[in-house]
Amino acid sequence: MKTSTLMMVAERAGVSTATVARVLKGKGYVSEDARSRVETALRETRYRPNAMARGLRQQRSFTVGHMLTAITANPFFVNVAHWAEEEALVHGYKTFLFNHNGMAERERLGVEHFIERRVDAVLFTNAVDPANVRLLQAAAIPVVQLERVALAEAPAIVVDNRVGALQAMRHLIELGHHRIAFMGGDPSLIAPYGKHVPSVEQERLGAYRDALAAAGLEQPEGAVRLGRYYNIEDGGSGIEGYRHMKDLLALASRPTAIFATCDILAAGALQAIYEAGLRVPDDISLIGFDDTIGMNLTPALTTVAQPMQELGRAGFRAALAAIEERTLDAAPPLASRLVLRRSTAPAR
Amino acid sequence: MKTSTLMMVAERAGVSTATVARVLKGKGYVSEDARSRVETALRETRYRPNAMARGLRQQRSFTVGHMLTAITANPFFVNVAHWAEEEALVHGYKTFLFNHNGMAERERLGVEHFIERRVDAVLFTNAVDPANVRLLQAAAIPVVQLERVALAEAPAIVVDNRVGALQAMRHLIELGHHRIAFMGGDPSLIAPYGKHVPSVEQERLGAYRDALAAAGLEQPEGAVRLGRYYNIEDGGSGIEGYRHMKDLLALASRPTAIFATCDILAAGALQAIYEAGLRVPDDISLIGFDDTIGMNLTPALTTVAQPMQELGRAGFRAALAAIEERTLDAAPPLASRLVLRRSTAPAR
DNA sequence: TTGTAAGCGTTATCAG
DNA sequence: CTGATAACGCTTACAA
Repeated sequence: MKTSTLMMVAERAGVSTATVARVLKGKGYVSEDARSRVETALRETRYRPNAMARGLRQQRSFTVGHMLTAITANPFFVNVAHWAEEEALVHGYKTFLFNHNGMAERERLGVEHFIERRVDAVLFTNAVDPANVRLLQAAAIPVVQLERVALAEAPAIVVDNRVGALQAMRHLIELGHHRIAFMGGDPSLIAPYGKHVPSVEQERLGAYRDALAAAGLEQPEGAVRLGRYYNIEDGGSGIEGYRHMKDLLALASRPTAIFATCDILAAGALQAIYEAGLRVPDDISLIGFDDTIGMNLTPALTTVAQPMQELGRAGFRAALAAIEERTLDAAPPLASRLVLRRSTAPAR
Repeated sequence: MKTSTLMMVAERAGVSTATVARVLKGKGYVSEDARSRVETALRETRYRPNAMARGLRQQRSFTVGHMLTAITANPFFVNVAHWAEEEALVHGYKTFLFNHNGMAERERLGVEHFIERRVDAVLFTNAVDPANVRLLQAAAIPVVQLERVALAEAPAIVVDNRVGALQAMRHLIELGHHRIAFMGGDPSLIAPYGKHVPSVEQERLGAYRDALAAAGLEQPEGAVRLGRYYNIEDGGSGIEGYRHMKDLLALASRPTAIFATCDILAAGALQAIYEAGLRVPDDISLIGFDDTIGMNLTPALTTVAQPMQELGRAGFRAALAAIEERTLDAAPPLASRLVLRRSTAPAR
């Protein structure tokens, strides 16, 4: 049985479509008699409004597109997407996900899909190419960037990576660690666009250096390892962290603590340490970033949590504001924060 | 600048909408002259077809809904969804995700969303309530169940859990393990619907028992731990596996190998083992299931991989066949297979 | 080779 | 209080 139309409901109830529409929206005058007839007709036909017809008529789809970077490689994106969707649902919207896997052409394809579907706004949890963001703006579709900004001119909800990173470093320092290594994203590699804003990578690395300096500690030679967080193609394997850690372990004077600015990096580091027959946190302390797979690692990882829920929710709300043409005052960055688990201990 | 319409393009090119439509679809006769004028008009106006209008007219949305169980708790779902989407894209479709988190009412809500959006078909990567599947059937929307079947009357693409599980067990037995424990889903708990079909849990547990029997081995007392795989609410924490493992470690004669039928369970087990000061695989061998987070655990987990890519792809293809009213011969179950990594070693 | 026009299922305006 | 009716943007007979 195909889904029925407003017209069919109207006929069955012996009224016009306008009357059915009135009871559906609960506004406008309808006699008790008509109302009840319509209501039973609605039930009997199992009427479900046709979102395409409605969208066409109202010139909005009640859908927002959400462009993601690496849904299979890093759970971070799934989480942000999940919470954005949750918030969207509350407001009667649905989200449409699209994964670009770090490829600009792919992102372009997604953007065109979004335009064709006439989404009411688009969330980018990481745009790769600012040109794609502009494409949307040219089509008069509001855009909100989450976590990272690719196009400085477009609104964004970002995270204060510095607070959490500083907490992490202070924690390590308080535990008495003097030789602390860093592994993370290479600022020059990861943020080719939007150099104007301090990038996520700059914030994290900066916090590491500043905390060290504030404590009068040296940055151990060869202890800052920069690169990518993971390869999207291999499904987020941690191999990068594994390699960094191998090198770190081979250092003349081995670090006693590591600050890895991604849980996936930390996962690889953990494997290298284990292979070397060392124990975390007994021999080496380790802190991650994001709070994604950290809780499932061995030992459970102390990590800097990103506010994924707030990112998603605030992201959608910002999009909604834009859709409704309300101006939203630029929100301050959301805080990151240290989550203590079992991968850190006093230096020996 | 709002997106332009076919009408606007037609006017600009000095032709009718029908002609524009003809060049757009590349079929029907159009003079070279008209064609080139249309093409430039198309470019100049940055025309993008309106999917809602098209859908309304054609009575199909080129969208399929994909109902997921626990996108944030278990990467399995993300992967299946990803590949289904990938296949969909190839055929000009998009997928619409919806996460029910194990709650029937939530799933119901999602189904109604799908109906309103007039998706052309729905994939269930795990339906909770067969009634919701029926709702779609009543609306004449084709349905395909992936991995698990909640409604025996609806088509499904399933996995042969037995092959992989047997491989895993044989591997352990060949390594000389005699006391092998099992932790996994409770058949009575997890498949309240569709008892007619052998459930995933029955297959896995059955393979464990059969392999033991075939090798003339005993099922060690207290060594079969049944329950849930994880709690969706805590984001897939592995705590269940942790608890199982604690108990297993307290057994009078401790198992030398564990077959955990979910990587998340295995993650928790790994933590308990580590805490006890034991090493994997030196002291205890461990095999997981799914091949999701296994590669990121320490040590990298030997696990039975589910064919997530094929599940997603074949799932979409089955849906497409149903949409196009082609009858598809019931496909045989997809195979699971053992992936060797570093968590198994000879018994000592 | 091209144009006209009738829908698809809603919403919204405007008379009655 | 209620009912016609005109869009929304596209596809597709059918005419010309």
